Amino acid sequence: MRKINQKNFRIARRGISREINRRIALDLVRTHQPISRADLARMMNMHRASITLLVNELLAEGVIVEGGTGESHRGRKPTFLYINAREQCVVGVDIRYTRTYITVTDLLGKQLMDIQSFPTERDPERLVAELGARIKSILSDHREIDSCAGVGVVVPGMVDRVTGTLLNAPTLGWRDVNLRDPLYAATGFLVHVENSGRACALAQVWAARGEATTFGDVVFVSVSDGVGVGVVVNGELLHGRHNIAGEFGHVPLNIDGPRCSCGSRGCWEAYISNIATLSRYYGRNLVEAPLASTEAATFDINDLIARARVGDQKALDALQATGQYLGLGLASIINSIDPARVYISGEITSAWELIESQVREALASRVLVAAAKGTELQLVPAGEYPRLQGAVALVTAPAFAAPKVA
Amino acid sequence: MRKINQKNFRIARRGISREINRRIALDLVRTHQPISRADLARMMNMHRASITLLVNELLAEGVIVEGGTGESHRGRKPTFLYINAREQCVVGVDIRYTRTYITVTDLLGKQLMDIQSFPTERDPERLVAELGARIKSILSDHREIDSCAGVGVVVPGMVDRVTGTLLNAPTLGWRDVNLRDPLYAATGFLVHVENSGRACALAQVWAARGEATTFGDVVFVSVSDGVGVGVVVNGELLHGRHNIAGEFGHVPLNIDGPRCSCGSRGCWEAYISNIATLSRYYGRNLVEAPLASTEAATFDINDLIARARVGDQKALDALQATGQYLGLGLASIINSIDPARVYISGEITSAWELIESQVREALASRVLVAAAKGTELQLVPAGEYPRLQGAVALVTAPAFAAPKVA
DNA sequence: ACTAATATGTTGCACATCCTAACAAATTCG
DNA sequence: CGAATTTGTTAGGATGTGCAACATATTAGT
Repeated sequence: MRKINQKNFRIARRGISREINRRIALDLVRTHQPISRADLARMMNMHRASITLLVNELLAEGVIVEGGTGESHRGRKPTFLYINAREQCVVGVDIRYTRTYITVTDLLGKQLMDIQSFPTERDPERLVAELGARIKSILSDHREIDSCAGVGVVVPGMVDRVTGTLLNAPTLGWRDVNLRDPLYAATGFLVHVENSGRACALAQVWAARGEATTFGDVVFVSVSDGVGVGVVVNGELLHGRHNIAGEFGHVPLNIDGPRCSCGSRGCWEAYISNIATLSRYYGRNLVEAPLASTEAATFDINDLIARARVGDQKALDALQATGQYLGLGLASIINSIDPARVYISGEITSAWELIESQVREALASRVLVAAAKGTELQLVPAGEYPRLQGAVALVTAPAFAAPKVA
Repeated sequence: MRKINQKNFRIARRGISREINRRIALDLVRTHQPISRADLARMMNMHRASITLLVNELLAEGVIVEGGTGESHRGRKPTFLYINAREQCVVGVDIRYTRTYITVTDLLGKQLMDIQSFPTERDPERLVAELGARIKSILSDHREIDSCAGVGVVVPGMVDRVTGTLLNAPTLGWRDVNLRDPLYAATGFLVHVENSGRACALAQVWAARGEATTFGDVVFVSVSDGVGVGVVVNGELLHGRHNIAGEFGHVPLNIDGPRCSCGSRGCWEAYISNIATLSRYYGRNLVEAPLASTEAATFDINDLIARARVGDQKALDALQATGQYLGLGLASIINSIDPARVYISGEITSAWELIESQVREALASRVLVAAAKGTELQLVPAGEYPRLQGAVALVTAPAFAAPKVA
């Protein structure tokens, strides 16, 4: 039961039925392709006649294409339909502290070439300039690509997605940097900017895997230098009034706990970020007293995990403590959002077998009802490039989204 | 941008346009009545012709009625339209630890008679029997009431709203009590059951005040023996996979903090509930070591507030500490949900002027961005009976909600 | 090889709704 | 008393779904 937003509603015009059914059909084709008109009609509980008209319109527009014919035991063979994903590409950009990554995919998110990366320029203007130049150069190197549907950019910070501005990225040290306009000026493509945690959540919801039909509220937790979280409720990303919705990284485990990079004390992030785990290993808070840069460059969270694996008890203890705090924070997410599934990414997921029991136990200890203890935790390995997937989803998803109505 | 739920979508049939526009029109009449067809047409950006047809249909169904004529400086005077709220009543029930309250309103939530209350029977079956009998008796005493649109019941606990079952209410000590079926059997009316915190949030969102058009995500926080929270996102109540969404009362301020009634440690509730405030005054945790019932009956939170007002420094300290912790928890709500507004109800709101600065200061200390420090906090006085309003909204709101589409 | 059965995809007409423009009704102002 | 103005209605066109009949393509059985 949804309240109608009286300041921003949309009347049902003549074409609204078509628009609704068109989106449903498109999303079904996307996730079930190859699929025939008859199958679509069955899934949508409509007559084949209506589907024919709808599909022929989509074919005429070039949004979908007909492929070969399928098999059937009796009767006429179905002709398959596919999303026309080849004619346009999508550029995904992931700006991180050390490096910036670029990928190019088709409209379904299928990677079209190797992922490029380069060191992140500290000056935002120079970075944007370099980014624009690289995108143009990549696309002109690949003449087979006709046109580009848009550029999705994810950043580790707060974003005003309406203006495409990065409001504040503590790790990068950037404030109020408009990314959209200069990138649009440089490339001529539509630019979408989003926080990386949120974009990751978006990508998981829109993934066209077999399980794509699994629905429900989901949360994405990314654990690295900071903790990024994206929340999807009713199939929609949560942004909030001030663009800080989903900042569970700064919900406290203990208001008197260790100093966090945000300036506060005892945030979840201060317990589970890679820096927090390293701090535990070193026995001092690296947020307050950072390592010398030479030392930091030679020993990171992956090294710590490697040591834990070869019997360094101190390293293992540090990791397992992180696992425990991870579970406690997840319990807060479950008690407040109660999602059907939580995705977890970050370096420590590679050490999951070392920390899983700690995570589960801590989670179970604070979750309100027994049933919620079993909330599905799904790891997202770094090799899937969840942030780049998110960047791409920013561009591809809108075409398949439910139309805004009422 | 909303993902279509492929397991539960709704195709646009012929009548969908009408249904959408009908709901919009009804909700506009509800919040703007009296209103003319011409005004409706302007608000909805539709032609008067279409509105006439739509309105005449609603008139024929008896959902709305025509009233007198309005004023205009020039031209034909408009004829006013109203929601036909008089022909059916709604029963709202609030089951609390000590007493159970019953109200009867019209379809717009206008109270039709005095609120009744009676001590809450400890045995759920007996309570439901008494409740059913009382509702029948009230309605038969008021012969002027034709029919009843339904009964809304709010309870301090977890609810499965699909089956109308109270899953677990710690304060009442009830588990797996089906309220809907026996109440339906006793009264013959439709019965809706919901958690009281959530229902309160619902009521605020659907309130037909002048500010009804203010939209955005809102959170309702009810502070009494426990802490109940309701979250509305995109105009829709958050329930979650296991019916525990919004349980911010059990998100910790300190995982090593005082024992909470839920069995865990350091929950927000363990810092700000009335029992927590009293515990602070008594200098011991009343959750672990309750007061003798005679003592508890003679000194409650209102007495503590009264003492604080007349200069009892210990009482004032206890209250202001609660204010501080209230603010810290609100910061977590803002950092995770980032609502446009937070409603606060409960006894301590009557001492707001004593604690406001503590609340605001603590909130500001942990909120991630400066702008969010100003998140609107709106007090809901007990005299507005927010829980009964919520119970009533369970019945009245669905008729005005956006139709499910796609 | 022919027919029956069956599944896919198409055509045409009925029905519902919005869209537009013209019209009727009611009121004010000069 | 007529022009201007606003409200509310009527009628026909445009665009969509709903349904039934039909054309098309394929398999199984005789």
